[in-house]
Amino acid sequence: MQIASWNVNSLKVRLPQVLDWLRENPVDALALQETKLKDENFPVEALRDAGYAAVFAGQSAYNGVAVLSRSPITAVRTGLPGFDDPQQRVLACTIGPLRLINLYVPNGQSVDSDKYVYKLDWLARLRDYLQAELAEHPHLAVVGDFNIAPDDRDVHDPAAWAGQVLCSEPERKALQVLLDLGLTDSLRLHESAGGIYSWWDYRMMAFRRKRGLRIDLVLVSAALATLCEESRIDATPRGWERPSDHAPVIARFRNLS
DNA sequence: ATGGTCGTCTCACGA
Repeated sequence: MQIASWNVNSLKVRLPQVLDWLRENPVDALALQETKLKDENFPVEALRDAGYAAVFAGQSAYNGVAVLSRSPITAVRTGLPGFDDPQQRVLACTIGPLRLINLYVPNGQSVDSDKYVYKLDWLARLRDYLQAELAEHPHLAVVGDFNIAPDDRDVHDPAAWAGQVLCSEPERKALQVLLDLGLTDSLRLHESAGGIYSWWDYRMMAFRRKRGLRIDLVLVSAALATLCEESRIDATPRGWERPSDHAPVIARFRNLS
């Protein structure tokens, strides 16, 4: 089984690229973030024609998450329990033996912003949710745009980014609290090198200059980690015409149909 | 040089 996650920064704009990418990379499931679509505008038919069922939780202009799957999707839940938030950032579902949680973690804007306070509060609530989901689902993958670079290997210029949003200690500690529940950053199961990025700012030709961050992650439970054969980032679509600022991340599991 | 570029409900804001 192969799964992927991609912050598309508007599915309306990026739908042709998603369809092109799926033709080349026919993953079993694809989690999308920043769809920026109301549910009534979600391109259900185009994706069905491409062989994918879809579940989605969207809103106008901002946020929005979706999961596409070649096999049926069940047990769908949106949002964080006990947190009545209009921002659509969380979508959990079951696909065969896999429990998948798709996240668009708040960006936080800057460490002195009230959005940063919201981000850390949101991550604390997420911890409790993931703890409950892990207790119920041994084969759990938590994927998405975490808006946190786990460590300095994941940052093109750690000195410039030190203490900044996406790299600050409180954010990294909040991510570590999630990992301490029994989750593993799947890319690090197979790769210890730095310089592997999933996001490049649109400005200053950051992609061409290889100035990126790795903030899009596939976290896996212990049982899933033993089955994980591969975890990588496909930077190709970032080089396409009119790209998303994020690249898709992919993980493959054996003995998981 | 405190900018730069995207996408959106576009002359403002979020990323």
